[in-house]
Amino acid sequence: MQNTIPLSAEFYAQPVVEVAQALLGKKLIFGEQAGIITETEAYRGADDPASHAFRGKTKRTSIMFGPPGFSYVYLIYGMYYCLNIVTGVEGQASGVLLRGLLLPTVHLDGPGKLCKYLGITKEHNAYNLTQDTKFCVTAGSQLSLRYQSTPRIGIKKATDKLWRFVIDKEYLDFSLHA
DNA sequence: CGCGCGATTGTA
DNA sequence: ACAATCGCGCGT
Repeated sequence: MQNTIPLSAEFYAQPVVEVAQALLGKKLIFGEQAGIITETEAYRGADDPASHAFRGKTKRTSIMFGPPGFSYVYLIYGMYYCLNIVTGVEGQASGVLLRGLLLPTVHLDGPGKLCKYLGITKEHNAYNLTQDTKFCVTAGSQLSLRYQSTPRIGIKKATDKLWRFVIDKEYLDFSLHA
C-alpha cells in the first residue's frame, strides 16, 4: 500500500526546522513496530551551539554532514540512545531528534525511552531510512494537525530557539480515544 | 592522553 | 535534588 513507501531523500533535504515540523504525524517504522511521531527537535550545525555538529565534523558527527535521510544514533549519559534523522543538503550538518512516539498501546515520551522501547541502539546508526521499508518513516495519516513550538529540552545553549515541536495535547487525546 | 560532561530518566 | 554510566572531544 501507498503508506509503506519511505519518505524520500528530497523530503529530508528540506531545511531542518521544516522537516522537524513536517515529521509530526508521520509514521515511524522499525522492524515490526510502528508509531506516530508526536514530538521532534531540530538541530543545525552551522549556527546552533546546542548541536553536536556545531564545532565541526568529528568521527561521531560525520553522519550529520552526510546526505539527508540517514539515521544518527548517539549514546547519551552513558545509558540512553537517541535517534535523529539527517536533514538538509550534504555538507551542512543538521538533523531532527525524535522525542515522542504514539504506538497502538503506549505513548512514548522522551528520546531515550523511545529508543529503549523500540530496541534502537548504536547498531542502527548511519542507516539509509529512504531505502529500507523496515526502518523508515512513511506519510502516515496525512491529517492536518496542530502543534506547539517550544525551547528544546535538556540543553543550556541556544535556548532562545523554539525548535521543539509537539503535537497538541487535545489532538493526542483525540487520537488515544478514537 | 586524561578528564569533565551531556539533545536522559527514574528514584529519593 | 541526584545518581547511574560511558564515550566523546576539548584542553593539556
